[in-house]
Amino acid sequence: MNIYDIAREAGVSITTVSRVLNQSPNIRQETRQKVQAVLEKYHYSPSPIARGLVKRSMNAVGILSIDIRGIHYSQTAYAIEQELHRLGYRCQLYNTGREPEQQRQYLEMIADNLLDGIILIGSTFQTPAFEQLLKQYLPGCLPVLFVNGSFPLPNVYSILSDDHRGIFQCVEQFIARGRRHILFVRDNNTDSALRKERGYRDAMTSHGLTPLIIEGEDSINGGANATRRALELCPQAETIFYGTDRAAVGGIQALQQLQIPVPAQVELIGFNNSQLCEVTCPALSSLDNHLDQMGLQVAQILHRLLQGEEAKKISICTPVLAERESTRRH
Amino acid sequence: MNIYDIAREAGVSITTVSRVLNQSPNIRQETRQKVQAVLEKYHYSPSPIARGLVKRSMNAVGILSIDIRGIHYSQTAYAIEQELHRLGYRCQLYNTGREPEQQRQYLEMIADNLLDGIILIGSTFQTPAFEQLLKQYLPGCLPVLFVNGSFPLPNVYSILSDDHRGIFQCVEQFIARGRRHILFVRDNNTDSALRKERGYRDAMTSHGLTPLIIEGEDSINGGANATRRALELCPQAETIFYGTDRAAVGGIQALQQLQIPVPAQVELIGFNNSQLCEVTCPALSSLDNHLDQMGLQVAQILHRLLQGEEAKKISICTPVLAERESTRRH
DNA sequence: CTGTTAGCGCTTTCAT
DNA sequence: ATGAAAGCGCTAACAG
Repeated sequence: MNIYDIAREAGVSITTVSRVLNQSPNIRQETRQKVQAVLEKYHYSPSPIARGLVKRSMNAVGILSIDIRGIHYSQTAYAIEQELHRLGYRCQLYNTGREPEQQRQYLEMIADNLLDGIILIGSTFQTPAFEQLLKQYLPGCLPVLFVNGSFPLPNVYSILSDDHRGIFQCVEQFIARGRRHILFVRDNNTDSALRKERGYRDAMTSHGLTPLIIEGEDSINGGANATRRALELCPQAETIFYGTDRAAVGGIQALQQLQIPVPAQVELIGFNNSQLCEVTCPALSSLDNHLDQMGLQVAQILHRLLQGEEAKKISICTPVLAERESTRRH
Repeated sequence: MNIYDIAREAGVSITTVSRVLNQSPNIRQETRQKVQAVLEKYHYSPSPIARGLVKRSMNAVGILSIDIRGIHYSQTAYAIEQELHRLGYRCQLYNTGREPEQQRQYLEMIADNLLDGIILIGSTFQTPAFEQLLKQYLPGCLPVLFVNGSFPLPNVYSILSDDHRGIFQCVEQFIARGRRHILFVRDNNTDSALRKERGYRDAMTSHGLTPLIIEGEDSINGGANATRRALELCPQAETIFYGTDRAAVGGIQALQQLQIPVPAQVELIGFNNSQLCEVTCPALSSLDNHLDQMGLQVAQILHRLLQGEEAKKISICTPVLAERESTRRH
């Protein structure tokens, strides 16, 4: 069943059918209804492929993350899909992994002009290698929206969470509460991790306190190990910040094993305000970087760009403490 | 840059270019290399849309879940995407939500023939309403693969986890370990939840034990509340099974608050063997229903169907206990 | 307000 | 082994 069949059955030309399909205004009520009737009779819906061929667009956008199983990635992807669907786009999902070669393969596949735009989720993409791939594979000015990262390329737009400021302000909050022995467990070497670390460091030094940063990994075990080391280095620790919720979960487990009461003796603060925060016992306080809103925004910005409108190259939102039991002393 | 440009530059016809693009055998080495050179010179890759128009397929498959943020959904979706990508397909992601009207909207969008196949993740789709939608919207014989559910429709194929058997065998394991007071906290009213409950009930009665089933919800709070009720009803409880990891997490929290040692006094067992199991303290034992393998399989079966091969209408795998601290007594 | 016609970029007979 | 030409289903000038 194609547009010709409909046209024949309705006794009009295919152009007319196309017109009612696309809500063209220049059409007589009578004709429109006649066509509508046939359309509905056959539950006809036009081929997006044929339309795509002539419009040079499939209204499709690619969502890339290294691994959608990452809890905050899936949360962001969800928000993006919901909004993009509302706006009439289809979302393609790509889990690129961390390997440059695999990432290259994905970009090569994506470079075939099927997509109208691309959304990168996660600062893990912010590597020179990936920037190179982007330059190499992405046809001209296909818009790329980067959640939590940025590249100095003309077609790349960023939504950043101001991790530095978020941590800075939050550390200040705890200093105001009278804490002095505040530590920071940093995870990987992503750009985002560095910004967090600096936020912590700056807040501490600007209040005349000595920062203490412990190397860790973004994993439960990594967080647990780092926490144990932290307490050896600084047994008087009162408050520990972590670069991710996952690492903070490890922290809670480590403290529990050491029989150190949380939050009575040590308070913990994660980052991302993900589902994990409700899972731990006590529930984990965390810096909320508004993944839902970032997802929403990124979808809307992309939509605007695709409509030919302008958009800011960088949008920023500041994380805010979502407080739960792990920092609530009674 | 299109196939005509390449043809002109290489001094051949577009047919020839098409032939080297599609690895046709009937072509002279010399000609092929000449074309290859031009192809590479321009990093040309053919338009999948134009190809889709003539081939009547975009090599795209839709992945539907009610909400990708669900941890076991994202795990399954990940496995599916990885395998389908390897096989050369693109994956479209759809979060349909639970509302029938919203689900209808999604299916209406999907009904436009863009997809070669559809994968449903989660037994939550197994409702009469959704079956109706499938019948109504899905053009003829578009293959539908249903992970963890089934419909008696000619184009629907199922990958099921035999929840009944998994729970049955596991309950028997614990009976063999000497437990007598084994409870079951059931979550929603999905088909899957019912199968689990029956597995538990059958195992208990077949060993002359009295089943005790507590109503709960698939949420942390739901699991916690159900657990408190469970212990009121049966203070001697030794082992509690849950329909989902999420509910079991609530169980761990409730017991911790009640100061009941896990696993020393009460053992807990979740379902899905999801990431949540590592997050709790103690780590949660859980029935592993092999989401990765199910994802892999479902992708492969779909691929086979799309190649025109036959496939079993139902594939089944049995969950197996993944044991962690919450059931390891010392 | 409606129809004719020329593409969109590719695959695929059918000739040669 | 290669090419000419006819579509795939739709949109968009351009006429009328």
